[in-house]
Parts: sequence; C-alpha cells; structure tokens
Amino acid sequence: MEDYMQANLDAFLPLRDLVFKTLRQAILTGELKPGERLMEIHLANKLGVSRTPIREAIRQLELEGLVIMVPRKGAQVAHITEKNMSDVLEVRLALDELSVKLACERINDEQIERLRQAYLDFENAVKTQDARKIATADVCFHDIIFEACGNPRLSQMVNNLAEQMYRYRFEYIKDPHIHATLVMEHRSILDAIVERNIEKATQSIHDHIAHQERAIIAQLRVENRVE
Amino acid sequence: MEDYMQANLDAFLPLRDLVFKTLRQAILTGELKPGERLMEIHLANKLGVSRTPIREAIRQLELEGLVIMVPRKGAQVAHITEKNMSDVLEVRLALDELSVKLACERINDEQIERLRQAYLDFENAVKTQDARKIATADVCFHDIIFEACGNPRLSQMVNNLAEQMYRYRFEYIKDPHIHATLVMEHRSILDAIVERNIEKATQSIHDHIAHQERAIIAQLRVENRVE
DNA sequence: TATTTACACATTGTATACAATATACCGTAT
DNA sequence: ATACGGTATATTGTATACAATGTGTAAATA
Repeated sequence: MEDYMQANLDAFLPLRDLVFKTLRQAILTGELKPGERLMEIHLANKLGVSRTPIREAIRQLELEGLVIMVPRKGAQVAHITEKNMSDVLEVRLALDELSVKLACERINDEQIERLRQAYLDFENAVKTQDARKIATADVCFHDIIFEACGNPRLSQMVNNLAEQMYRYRFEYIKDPHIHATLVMEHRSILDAIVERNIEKATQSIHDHIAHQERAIIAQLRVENRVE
Repeated sequence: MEDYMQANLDAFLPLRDLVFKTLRQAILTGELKPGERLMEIHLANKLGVSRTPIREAIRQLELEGLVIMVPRKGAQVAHITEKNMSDVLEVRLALDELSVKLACERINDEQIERLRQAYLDFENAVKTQDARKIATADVCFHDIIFEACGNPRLSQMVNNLAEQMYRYRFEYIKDPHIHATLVMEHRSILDAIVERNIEKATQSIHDHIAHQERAIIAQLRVENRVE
C-alpha cells in the first residue's frame, strides 16, 4: 500500500489495477495454481483492500481468460488444457505472422537499430544462462517488432495470448540445449525484417513459434500428469 | 428486471452480465454515442440496479475496447477513429482467413449442410430487403464457419472484433446496390469450404472483408465529418 | 447403520455509505 | 473588466453492510 500512495503523486492508479496486476502475476508464475479458488474476503485481507477492487480485478482476469467464473461459487484459476493451449497457439501463430509481415513493411531506421541492439542483448542474455534475463530479453525483442508493426490493437492481442503461456515458456527457456536454436531463430527474424523479406520473416517466426509450441505442449503434459 | 427474475429460475445470471449486454448493445447501436460519459448513478437509476453491477459491467466493456477510462473521471464511449478501425480490420482479416482455412480442414457433413442452409437463408433475407434480417442471416452464416473451425478462442476473438464495426456494417447492409455482391461473396465462400479449397476460401473471405472495409471506412468518414 | 433433513456457516451477489477529487460557478481583488 | 481563488456540487474510488444461496455437518429416523 505504501508504494501505491507514493506512486499516487505522479499518476493516480486505482487499486483495482494494482490488484489485477498482482493477481495476474500470481497466476502466470504459478503461485496461484489452476483450479484454485479466488476467495474475495481472503484476497482482500491478504492485499489489505476491500472486496470491491478485488471483484473488479477478477472481472478483468475473467475477460483475459485467466480465471473462470462459476455462478454463486466465484472465480477459480482457469485450467489450461492441451486443447486450450493449442487453440491459443493457433491464433497466436497467425497474429505473429501478421505482425512480422507488417513490421517488414513499416519498420523505420531507428526501430531497426533498436531491434539489432535487442538481438545483441538477447545473445548476451543467453550467454549468462540466466533464464529470467533470457526471458526479459526475448520479450524486449518481440516488443520492438510489435511496435514496428504500427498496430497497437494487434500488439495488445498478441501480448495477451503470449501471456497465457508464460509459465510454460519459462520452463522451455531454462533448458540450455535450445539456447543456440533460439539465438539462430532470432537472428533469422532480425535479418528477414531488415531485408524487408516478408516470405522469410513469416517463415522464421512460424518456425520460432512452432518450436515453442512443441515444448510448451510437452511441458503441459508433464504437469497435467503430475496433478 | 422482471425478465431477469423470470430467467433466474432456470439459470442464474448476475446483474452485471445483463448490464454488460445492455450497455454493449446501446453502444453498438449508437444509442450511446462516442465520447458520451457513462455515469454510474445515472445508469444505475435508469436500469434499476445499484452502482456495483454497473461498475463491473464497465470493467468488462473497458477490456473489450468499447469504453475508455479516464482516471477520476469515469468511463466514456470510445471514439472510433479511422486508424483505430483499420487496425481492427487488419487483425480481423488475418483471423477470418485463419478461420476459413481451419473450417476447410475440419468442417463435418452436418455443418456443411447447415452452412448450405444458412446461405439459402441469407439469399432469402436479401430478397426481403430488410436490413435487420440480412444482418442476422449474415451473422448466422459466419457463426457456422466459426463453429466449424473448432477453435472457440478464435471464434470469440473474431466475434469481438466484428462487434466493433456492427454499427457501420449496418449502414453498409442497408445499401441495396451491394446486395448482389454480398450474396455472390457468400456463395463463393460456401463453395470453397465445401470443396475444402483453402486457397479459394481465403481469397473469398479476403475479398468479402476488403469490400466491407472500404464501405465502413467511408461511412466513418461521413460520420466524423458530421460531428 | 444408513439415509435424509434441518440448521449453521461460508461465500458470492447486491446495495449503500463514506472518502477523495475534479469541475464549475461565483465573488473579490487588482 | 479580467484573473485568480475559494467553495459547493457532482462523480468516481473504496469500504462495509445486507441478502441470497450453496455446502457441510450433525442429529433423528427408518
């Protein structure tokens, strides 16, 4: 709460948004597990706010597909099934292909320079073997592509889809065997965009997502077996 | 409220969902105009509920992009700019292409039969010249394709995007000059899916959306000029 | 002993009360 | 006359109170 009051000075941020971010983070990192119930009073006490902001945050999580509502029973963390995840990936693939295609057409010199730098940062992050750093650098790289495609709506949608697989992608990134492949794929995407070669770019991003898809589905199978 | 209490007997539906649907309808039909403020007490009195369901409905409208929140000032109906609409259409085109592609691969005989029937219904609706009937028949036709593509997530996203242009699409449908074209385009999509011809299907849907895009953007220009 | 019913408790759904803040209008001073 | 400031009001943000409902447990009866 103290941080909140402090941030309040520059930009007012409703509690519901803070709660939303907090809960989303908890779900994506696995702190809140699939099937777990989100009980309002409990969360309100834990976060030191009333039920109202909690409820409003849950409404948003519901529309993002992170929780499901059972009438008169409240919210619970959405179960992620294999079908569910492949549905999401199917859409994500199409939107990622669109975004690199648009990036090829619309990227400007300054953005190309930043994309180059982001690629180098990613290379360095991989060298550290620190999964968290790698994940962050990966997000930065892709964010520049989204920015370059000049369609905020598209960016927002892809981001939302990507979020839903964060938890599993992290496991994927932790495996050092795929690091070299990841760098190569990024390199390929970078080159294609710089050359403004749409064919090559869509092919590269396709391979990139397809690799992740296989790993994520495999990871999902493991976790679902354990439970 | 009476309808609500009645429906309550079979399936409980929270007030927030009713309010959500009501407000969304009002925005999409233009009853609530872009820039108009959504004042909670006012809406609460008008709909005969308290502020709580109103607020929760507004949270959902916010995530659907139909309203924007101004801190400490509340919600207002989102302004739809030309850029905004072409951004949405850009994404919609990609997702519609994906959905017909998947439909070609996955549609079953029973769904083909219903799609045929939906096409005939659309033909008949056009003959009546009743814009409302045409719009409904159009939605039915496309809904079967979404169902056939077997990806509920995709359907939901396309539906959400399509919703945002309902208001303008309606003006488009009212023009009798384009009716023949509309029927032909539907025919082309139907044939392509029945033949499971992905190339033809994506091309057809592309043309279909592109036509709508031109009309919608033109309509948008007219309305924005008036204001 | 098993089953059914009733009651208590936990939890969501809804309404209202209270707090903080922005805006508009009016008065005063320069 | 205009500009600045203060106060009143309208509105959102947050908290709490009340209502409805589902669930679990215990007791009573077959």
